[in-house]
Amino acid sequence: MIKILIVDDHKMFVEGLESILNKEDDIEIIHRCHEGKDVFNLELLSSIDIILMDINLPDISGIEVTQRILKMKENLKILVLSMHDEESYISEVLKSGALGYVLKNTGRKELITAIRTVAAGRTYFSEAITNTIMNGLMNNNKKKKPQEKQAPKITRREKEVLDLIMEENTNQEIANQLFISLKTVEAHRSNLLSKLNARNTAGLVKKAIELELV
Amino acid sequence: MIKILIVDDHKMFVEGLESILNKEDDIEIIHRCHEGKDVFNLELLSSIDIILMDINLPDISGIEVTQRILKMKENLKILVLSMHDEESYISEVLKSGALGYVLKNTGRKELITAIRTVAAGRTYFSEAITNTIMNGLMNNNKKKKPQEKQAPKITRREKEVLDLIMEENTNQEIANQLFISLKTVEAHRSNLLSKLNARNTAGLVKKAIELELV
DNA sequence: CCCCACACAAGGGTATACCCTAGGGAGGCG
DNA sequence: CGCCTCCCTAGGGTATACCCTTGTGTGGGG
Repeated sequence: MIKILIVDDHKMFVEGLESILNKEDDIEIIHRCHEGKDVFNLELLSSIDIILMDINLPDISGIEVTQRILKMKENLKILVLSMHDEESYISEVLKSGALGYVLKNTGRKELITAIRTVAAGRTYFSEAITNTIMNGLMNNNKKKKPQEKQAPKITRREKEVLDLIMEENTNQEIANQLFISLKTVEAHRSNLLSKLNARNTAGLVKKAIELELV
Repeated sequence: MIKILIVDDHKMFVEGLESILNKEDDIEIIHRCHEGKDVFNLELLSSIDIILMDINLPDISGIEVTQRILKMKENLKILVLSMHDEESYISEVLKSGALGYVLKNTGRKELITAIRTVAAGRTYFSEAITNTIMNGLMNNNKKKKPQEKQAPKITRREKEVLDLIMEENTNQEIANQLFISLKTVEAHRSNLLSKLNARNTAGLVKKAIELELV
């Protein structure tokens, strides 16, 4: 028997869920919560297998509730129900430790499949959700390339000096390693500052990391 | 009519594909290549809708071929066929610009669905593939949290100084903004250096970014 | 062929960062 | 209360980074 807690502030939605799930022999709804904070007050937690969790709760976000609950009871399974098919939402849910994410407009049959899958300890995501994530990944990776063009042109010698600066060497140490004068190193460093629009070493290192010049 | 180029070095596999796809009225195989470099020699590219691309080619990797081809002809659709259900592979394919990724052990029906989907300009990924990616994301995000514990304890004042250092302020400017002596700022800065095991500003900024203290 | 642009090299001078040392005040503990 | 610890504060002195300027060699274009 799969024992369920429903967390959602829309009573009508909760009642609809109940009537759907009550028809299944292997599923039992133990309790309902309408606010995030109610979840933590329950000793019921120990008698529950799965939480069906809404994200938009009146007090705390369902994502935060998920994170905090999993710290208390690690083996609890959480299936997120959400209206939002947006990458940022889904990404946060994945981080939170929930085992599944299904949209509220999915059908009865898929919901029950999702519940049984998550109850077995495996993950379940609606097809729309996986598409969103995959597309997000593809776009992210496409956007990263043009970034590199922003980087100003740096000469061979300046690159060598920059690398040694990043390794926390002083100008004198760099001079010794490159067999040039301290003053020359300072000149290269100065050129790097102006090319990267930095005022000092702090800005230099920050920009170098941002522009992936290291 | 969907016009196809197959790129794969296993002849038997290619012939199998042909016999499967020839049964479909709307699919036509125009050409086959057994090495990555052959693809670039073809003027045929202009008469093709989709490439079915193997990853493990004898000369160049299918991922690199994909990237280079898309620079030549952006609207070409590429569907990757692979034996590997590993996150690193899939992630690289997503970056390369391919529209789909299916495992070679998927059935005839699904393959044809994938081809038609990609031909229409949409993306298609096998269920096993999406599961791998989703699980990978969840694990990555779980692993990131313990990282933060490595960060040494920094006091309130030190954090303020650090932030202002990251904004390229000098010690004197920081002193003015915090209404304390130049010498005090230098002391905080010095403590930051030893707490983060840095020798100078360069190391300080680098460690601060690594440890996400900003 | 000469000139211009630019990478590389280096000096003088000043501003800034870094090291060592040290006192006052707040919070935890026997 | 007295003790310890830790944070914030600050000074003197030295090392280092930064600014401005100059000179030399090399490669591309009129």
